[in-house]
Amino acid sequence: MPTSPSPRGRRPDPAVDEKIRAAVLALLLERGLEMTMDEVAARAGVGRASVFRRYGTKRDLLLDTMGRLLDVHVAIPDTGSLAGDLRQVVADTLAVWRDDRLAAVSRQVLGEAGRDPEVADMVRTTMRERMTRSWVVYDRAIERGELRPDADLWLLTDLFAGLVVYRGLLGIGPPGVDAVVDALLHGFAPQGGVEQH
Amino acid sequence: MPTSPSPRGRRPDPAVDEKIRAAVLALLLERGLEMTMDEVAARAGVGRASVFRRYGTKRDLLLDTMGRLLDVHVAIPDTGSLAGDLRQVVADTLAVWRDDRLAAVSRQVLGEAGRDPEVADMVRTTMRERMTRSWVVYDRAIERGELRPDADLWLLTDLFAGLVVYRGLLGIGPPGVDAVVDALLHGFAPQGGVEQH
DNA sequence: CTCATTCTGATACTCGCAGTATCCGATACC
DNA sequence: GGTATCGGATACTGCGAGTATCAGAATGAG
Repeated sequence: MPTSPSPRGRRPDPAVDEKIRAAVLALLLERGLEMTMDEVAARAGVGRASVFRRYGTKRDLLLDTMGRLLDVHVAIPDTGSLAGDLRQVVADTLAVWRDDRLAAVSRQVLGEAGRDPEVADMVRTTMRERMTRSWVVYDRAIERGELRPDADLWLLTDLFAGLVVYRGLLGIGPPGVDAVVDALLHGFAPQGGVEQH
Repeated sequence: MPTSPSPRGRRPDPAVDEKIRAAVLALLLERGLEMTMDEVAARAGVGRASVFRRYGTKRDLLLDTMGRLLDVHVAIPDTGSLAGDLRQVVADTLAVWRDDRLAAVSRQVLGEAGRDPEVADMVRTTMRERMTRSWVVYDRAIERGELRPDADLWLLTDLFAGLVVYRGLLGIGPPGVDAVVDALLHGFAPQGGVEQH
């Protein structure tokens, strides 16, 4: 592709970019989504106009910041058994909600997702990317015969992601890791029980 | 307790109460939570002050309205088998998200729950009440031997409530009822498979 | 070097809306 | 009849997002 026509006047200062990002992130962790644009500018030690030149809207600013906050890479476990790996994955998912500040921010981000479809898209995409990254775990489990080959992996992942999100959002204490893993693997019917209909 | 001292002047007009409630509900379904107090008053054909006399705050008004909206009683199934009953319960939970307007409102209510702890409390309480009402189903299932007697029922209910909420909130298509029920009852491990560790 | 252009911080302005205050007429208790 | 509250209407206050403007600095074009 052709080099973009070289910009004429003064170039945007990358240091300002960074100062703004840092300020928003700090404010987000301290006080949640409720910040004014003036606070952001002040905290960044930057002119109000410089913020609006980069983000046309407060929504844009927060969308970008929330995106960066959610995009945390997670280690892929390999404990040798599906139960072990799942425990790890579930525990990782739960970890966010143990830290009070992170939990508060997560709640608010999910809250925004409820009112702003673009935020919902962002969250969904980020979550799904993170999830698919750990699907090696399920491939291995199927090879070992610990997981049904035809299992609906989206259903599996969404079941525990949903549980965690639901409880976190409504302020219900997090579930025990082992109980969740056991429920996901074996369900609530009695062991070996075959359902009559 | 003593009768409250009889109020002195003119009494609040119940008709006005009702007109306001109806107006908010209508606006809520039409356009979601984003309504102005002037719109509410205008739609109700009522003075602005009369709205503020009843609800000191927009938040109060919406909290009350959302509460009434969520407080829908649900039939308790009795199909003769746990799988059948569960299908019914899951389908009922899913039903809300099939109607576009209701889905939109639900998303926004959950969104508010993320940012306002009082809304979260209200939603949690309402949901839990509705859930416990259908626990007869599980009692019967345990008697029939279709459910582990020591099953964590909150985990069971929150798993599918969470799934539905999570997918609804992020705009992911709803899961199939049968797949959910099957996963809850038997899990994702191969049938009869015993986990090695 | 000079000029045009776009950045930067600062300040002032518009606009929408929640919440408050005030008026005047109506209604109800004492 | 006196007084307190409700009802509708309207004006005012306060806050914060977004816009406009300005003077000074930086940078590429010619």
